[in-house]
Amino acid sequence: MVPISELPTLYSSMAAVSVLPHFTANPTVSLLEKCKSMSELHQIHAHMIKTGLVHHTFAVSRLVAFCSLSGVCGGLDYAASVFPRIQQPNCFIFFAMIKGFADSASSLNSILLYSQMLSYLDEFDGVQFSIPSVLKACGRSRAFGEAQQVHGHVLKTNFQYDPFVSNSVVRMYLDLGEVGMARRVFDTMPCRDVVSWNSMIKGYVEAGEIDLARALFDEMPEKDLFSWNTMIDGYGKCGKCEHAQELFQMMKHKDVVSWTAMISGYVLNHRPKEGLVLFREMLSLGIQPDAATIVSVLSAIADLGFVEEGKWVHAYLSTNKIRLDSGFIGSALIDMYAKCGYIEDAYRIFKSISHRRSIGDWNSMISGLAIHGLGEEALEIFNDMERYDIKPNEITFLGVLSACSHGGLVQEGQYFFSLMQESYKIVPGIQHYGCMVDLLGRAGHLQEAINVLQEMPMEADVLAWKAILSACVKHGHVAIGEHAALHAIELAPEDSSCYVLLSNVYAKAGKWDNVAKVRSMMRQRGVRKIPGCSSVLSNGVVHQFLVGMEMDMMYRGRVLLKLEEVICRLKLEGYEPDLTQILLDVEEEDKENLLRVHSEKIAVAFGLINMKQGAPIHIVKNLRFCSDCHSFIKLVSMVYNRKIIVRDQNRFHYFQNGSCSCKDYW
DNA sequence: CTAGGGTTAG
Repeated sequence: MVPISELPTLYSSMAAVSVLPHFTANPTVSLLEKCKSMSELHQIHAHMIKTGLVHHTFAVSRLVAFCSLSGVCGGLDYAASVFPRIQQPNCFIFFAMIKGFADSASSLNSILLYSQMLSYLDEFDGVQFSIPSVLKACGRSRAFGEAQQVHGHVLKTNFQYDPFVSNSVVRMYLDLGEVGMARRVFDTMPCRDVVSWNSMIKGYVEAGEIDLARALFDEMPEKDLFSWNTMIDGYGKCGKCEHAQELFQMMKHKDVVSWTAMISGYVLNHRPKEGLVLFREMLSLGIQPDAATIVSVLSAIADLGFVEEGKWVHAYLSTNKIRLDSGFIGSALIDMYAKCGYIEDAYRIFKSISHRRSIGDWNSMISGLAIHGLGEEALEIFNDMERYDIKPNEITFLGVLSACSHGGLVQEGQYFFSLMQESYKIVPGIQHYGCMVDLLGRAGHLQEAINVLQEMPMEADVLAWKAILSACVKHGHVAIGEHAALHAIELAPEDSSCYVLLSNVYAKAGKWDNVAKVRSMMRQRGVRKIPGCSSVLSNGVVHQFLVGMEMDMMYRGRVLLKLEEVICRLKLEGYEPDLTQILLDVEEEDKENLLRVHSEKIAVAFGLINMKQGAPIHIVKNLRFCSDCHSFIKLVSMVYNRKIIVRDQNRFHYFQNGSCSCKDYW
């Protein structure tokens, strides 16, 4: 291979062949298309230098494009070293470099190169291909000033009539967090199309403005006549009628992407039910969901634990020939079954895609086992990964650490935490430290947990402090608990669970005065406890039980009657209600009676009435279990001889014969 | 050759 340093000499001696005809270039260029690694590329490059093909603009543009855009390791650096030696770079070569940099860690280079290109090229034709990348670079590197300059340039050159360019301007302002600016561009852009609408919807979703997103979604037109007219006008003025034609084709109503953006918007904003409602509406209108839609839908189902819906979607996949190894379908399906409590089905899916598993499939499986408390099994899957030489990523380790945490595998957790850094060179993020704090705290190694928290290279977040706080509840440390609560409340004054945990710490230590203080503090600040809510699936229908909910009197009467019966029977078996838990409730006094009855107890009573003997009762709860309900359900599982499976905020609990799969370790 | 939607995370 010819060293790069010799290139300039070769250039001058080969100058005569710089006008090679196109057909000569083809064999080598087609070799470039098939090129898979840098070493193959070096050979092709050497060949091009030997034959003088490097002076062929088209050929060298393919070379640069391959290096900068294929994502091959070291490719961009190589492209950057070749680029300055190209005597007459055209707009395609500039484009390849600009896009390559925009997607890299050094996206500012993209902006620099763009300005160089403008002064280098004689005309603007072809420049527009690079603008989307520059705009992306501005957004990514949070370069607001540069962003406005490029935007200004777009307006001056009339590239705003190019839909790719204008849509990228919208996207850029959204990336910069400037939703208002994005909306202004959106409202005034002459070539607004379905992509513009979809970007804007996603922008609102990311800003947490889900209702504004929905408003826009509902407004989406058949065809945007205003845009159409302005666009004809614009393109007419520059005589580009064929562009106008092309655009007309693109101007359709809501497409599958719009629906997916909206559905995923609900899921991301923790409103999975509305996501599912929209999905059903989409189906009823005869619009075909694709893999991306299904992934979001599965995520909504997983959140809700609606396994029946999940099974339906699973069946839909096979009838519509959507492959389990396409995109994130496999991991979403595994995750859905796991989060619905069907870990065996999750494993079956995982097994069935053994030939082409993506990293996400492995990660979903490991995290799935983790929330079922199957720590050993999760670690076995991780071993398989290593055996098959599959490189775990940072999310894999979150799953592994969480598996250790839920399984009480302290030493293993510490081992994997260092393995991750030493063998896999993964720099632990705040969530990894959070896992370690949780792992150590839960196991009662409170001082070590605090050490991790204090020595981590970033500021501790609410979750880390809450992990300490829950450890203090579990192991009864008032002083540390107060300290942790102080930090947690400072970081998230609106988060009721911080106050509730603190109140828990006091209650456990019998400090009722302080419990009352926490309660009044919450009242003063207007922080309301999230009401407990449990759902049970029976005969394909989801029944929700909310503390203080309005239930049909008859219905409620029947369920509450059953609950009374259960409590009586359990008391004969030695059940004593844990009164410390009741004092946690900080709702208004007049609801006190309802509050005595936690939603999971009602759900159990309902299940005992409605589910056939022998059928397990599946319950999904929105909050963490309280210890009274936990011991209550353990007893029910024995006295009534029932399998009861409860998913709380963190994990699954399998109750059978008086004990729980979490071994009281949660 | 350029723009829009997607999973796994204490």
